[in-house]
Amino acid sequence: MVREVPDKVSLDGLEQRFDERWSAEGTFAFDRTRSRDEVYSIDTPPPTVSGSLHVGHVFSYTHTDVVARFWRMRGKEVFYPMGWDDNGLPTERRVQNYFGVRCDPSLPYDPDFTPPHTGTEGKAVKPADQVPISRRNFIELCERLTADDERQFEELWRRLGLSVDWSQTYQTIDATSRAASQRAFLRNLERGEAYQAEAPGLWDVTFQTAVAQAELEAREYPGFFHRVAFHRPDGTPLYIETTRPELIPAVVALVAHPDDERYQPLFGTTVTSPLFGVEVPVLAHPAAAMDKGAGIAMCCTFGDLTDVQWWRELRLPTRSVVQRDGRLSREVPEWIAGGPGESLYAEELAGKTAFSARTAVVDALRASGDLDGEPTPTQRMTNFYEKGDKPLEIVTSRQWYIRNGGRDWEARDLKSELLQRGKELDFHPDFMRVRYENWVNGLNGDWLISRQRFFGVAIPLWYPVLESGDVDYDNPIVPTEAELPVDPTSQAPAGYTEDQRGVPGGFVGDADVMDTWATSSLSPLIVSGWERDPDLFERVYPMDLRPQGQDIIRTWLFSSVVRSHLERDVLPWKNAAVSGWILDPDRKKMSKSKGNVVTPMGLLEEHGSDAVRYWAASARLGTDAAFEVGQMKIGRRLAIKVLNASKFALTFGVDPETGTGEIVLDPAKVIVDLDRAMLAGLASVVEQATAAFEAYDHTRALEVTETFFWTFCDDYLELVKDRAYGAGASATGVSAETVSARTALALALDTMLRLLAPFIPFATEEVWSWWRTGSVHRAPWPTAAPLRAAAGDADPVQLAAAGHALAALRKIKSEAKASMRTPILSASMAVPAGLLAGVRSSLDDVRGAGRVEGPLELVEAAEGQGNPDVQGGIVVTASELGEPPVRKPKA
RNA sequence: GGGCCUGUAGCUCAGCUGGUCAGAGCGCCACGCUUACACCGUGGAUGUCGGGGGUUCGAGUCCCUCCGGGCCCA
Repeated sequence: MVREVPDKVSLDGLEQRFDERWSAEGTFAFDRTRSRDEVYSIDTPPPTVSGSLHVGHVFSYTHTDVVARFWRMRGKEVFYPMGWDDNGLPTERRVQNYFGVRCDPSLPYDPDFTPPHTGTEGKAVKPADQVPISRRNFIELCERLTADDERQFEELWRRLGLSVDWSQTYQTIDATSRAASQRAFLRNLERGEAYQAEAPGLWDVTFQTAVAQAELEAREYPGFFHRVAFHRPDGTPLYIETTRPELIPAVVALVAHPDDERYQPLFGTTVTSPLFGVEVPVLAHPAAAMDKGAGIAMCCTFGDLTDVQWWRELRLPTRSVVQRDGRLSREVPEWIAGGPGESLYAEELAGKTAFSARTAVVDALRASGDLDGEPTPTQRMTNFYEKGDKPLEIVTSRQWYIRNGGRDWEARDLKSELLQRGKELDFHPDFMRVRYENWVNGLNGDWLISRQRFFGVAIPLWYPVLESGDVDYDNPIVPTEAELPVDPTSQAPAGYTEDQRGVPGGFVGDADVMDTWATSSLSPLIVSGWERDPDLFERVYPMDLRPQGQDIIRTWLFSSVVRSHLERDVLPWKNAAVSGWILDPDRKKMSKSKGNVVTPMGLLEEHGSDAVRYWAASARLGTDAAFEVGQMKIGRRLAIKVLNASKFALTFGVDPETGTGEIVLDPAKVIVDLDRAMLAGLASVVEQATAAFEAYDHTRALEVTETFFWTFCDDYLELVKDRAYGAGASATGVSAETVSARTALALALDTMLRLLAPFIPFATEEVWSWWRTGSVHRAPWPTAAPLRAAAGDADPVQLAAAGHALAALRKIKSEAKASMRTPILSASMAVPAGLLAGVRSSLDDVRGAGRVEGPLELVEAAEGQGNPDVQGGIVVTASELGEPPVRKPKA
């Protein structure tokens, strides 16, 4: 074993150098000849490309990489692909602005399309100026635009040192993903797990699309309580309170709690609505809140989800007035026509937004005397689409759903099955399972997957157009799996021609796309080569690990479990590792709007990748972490120390003539107690670090390793310095004690580099390259056995004892404000009984490191003498310092 | 309103099943250019473990309660 240690060590440039080498040598390439039990497969989160990566990404992706590197060294062949999530609204918006186009699925594909311009980033192109293009053209532009982002992302990940196999990448909008997504949907359909229904659902009026429960966000929204009189048959008023008086035309009942004595006499009677005079029943339902407002509520079709519940459970009629565009219907509804409110509706409400209609209704109520007092301001939690900024309306529409246990299904008890899957999944940390269970238990409907958007994976269906001209939604035309992916808006189904589109006897394509989660929920299947590469599939699926953020347990994690359970009747992975948030120093979640986001590449350039990784890796899974530059500096210090200490440890025994020398890794050569004690301590570190990693507790692995490493540098290295130098600087002709020290140093270094490799891959690889062959990242994870064999019966306490003794000698110099080089002419130390043997056995090393040139007397410390927390209780009772050596002029 | 997590030195955090658990690093103070490292080394100071109850021979560690932070769901 020959070494080539540079004269000057440095971290600079290691990232690029090793990224290139790892690529060239295929260090992280997946060996697909290995069988499933030899593989560790990871379902990496595909980052959204139409955005930028932030510190939080660096944080959580580092966690995954640390785990990946550990298992790779542990002997597993790691399947570690990377995906790009370029499917969804953010990309759609960017493509619109960048190319000045918009998607119009009714248009045919134009193979020669050239966008009007490119790169209007930053300033939005007015919708009127956007050129309409087909969905297929739109998707092509998306793929073109995101390719550039994907290159930048990959560059960052490479620089961070993610040990991804870069030949295994996918995009959530690429043909493979689209085909997989459509195939999975068709199979759901075939098994009765996907169905369409005409039902009231949450609707975003801005985006004009249905919204799923998982995409909801409740926000405080200002409004006013209006106290409004309904009228009993005898003319007496019955007051209700509402924040949405514009829905009075849509009222179908008044509802109070069954136990509410105030209203019990009225149950079963009817009242008439103000302004419109529509007769509605007064009904009882336990979902009514007795203590809120008047205690009796107006049930409209539909103001909120409670209205939907009442409507369904009390079997109320449907009187919708709010349309998909968020405006009241332009026609006077039949239940209002001919009544007292007809002209009010026709003149003041028809076609108005909910907001304008509200003003008009309130004015009218005030005029009619049905408004009691003035509206009082309130803040209430209102449902929003997470990407929208207007409150959601509830409208009735035909949508596609996938069963997810949120609604009863006669075929099977899906909710229980999915809860059971949650119990089978190993969550790290374990308490994250509760969030999964809470979500599953709280589901109130199946998974709405259709979206009235243009860009995304199309619902792969057509519908016959009957001779009457009506569309027969109940008998969709289904493509074969071989045809996938299809775009029903620009392709005709088999057996039809394009000119039959939309004509009686012909067909129409489903214009909707699927929710992005409908595709990303399949990521474990997509990356594993489901139905595309059966050979790969059987080697990697079900996968070992899903790393992800805690915010998307209800979406990505849950929906992935649903799909895998339905399609394969198995969990998609064995483990889920959930990372926490990055918080800024004010304990707030870091975000762009607060202006406290640091660019990841800037961080890596400033501190070095190992340093940033160290910071990230010091945070436990599931725990929020502070953005701490200080922690990165400590990481950098560790990386540099690894370089320097290694250089030092590898210098001993170098033949001054040739600059080379044999490095010995033969445990049998370790014969000195102190050396063996050090290896005994290291053996225990190996055991602890291994156990911690296996329990997905990488921070503990780092902590024990790092602690040992610093003690190794500060104490052991100092203690054995003189002995390791030996008589000369040659590998031959030295004492067995010198060989023992050199061998122990090499063994320890070899072990510690491996232990640290997952955390600081660049510095460790650099050192490895000085004296070993191959990559440290493909070296086997260390085991304790050989170290234990070398250590024999040595006790780590011997190293501690010698270290404490050295510290006690340093202390007298420090207190005398003398240089550490100052010789000690004589000294006397009181050593606690437990440490005495250890100090005695390493006395020569202690004397050398402490520069004790005269007698060093050891006596057993008396009871109570010394503080065990300070130098282990070792006290120097008497000492005489010499003159420090004359300073050598530095060359 | 319900659920989960969290509150330990100025800062960031360890403290696993209750008994050397009152710790580490940073920062701070003092000293030191020592043939690996000044992006360094050596030594030192620092806390009624959020508050209050309780269980126990004994509690950061278990229970109750209150207060403060974060997140999810109503």
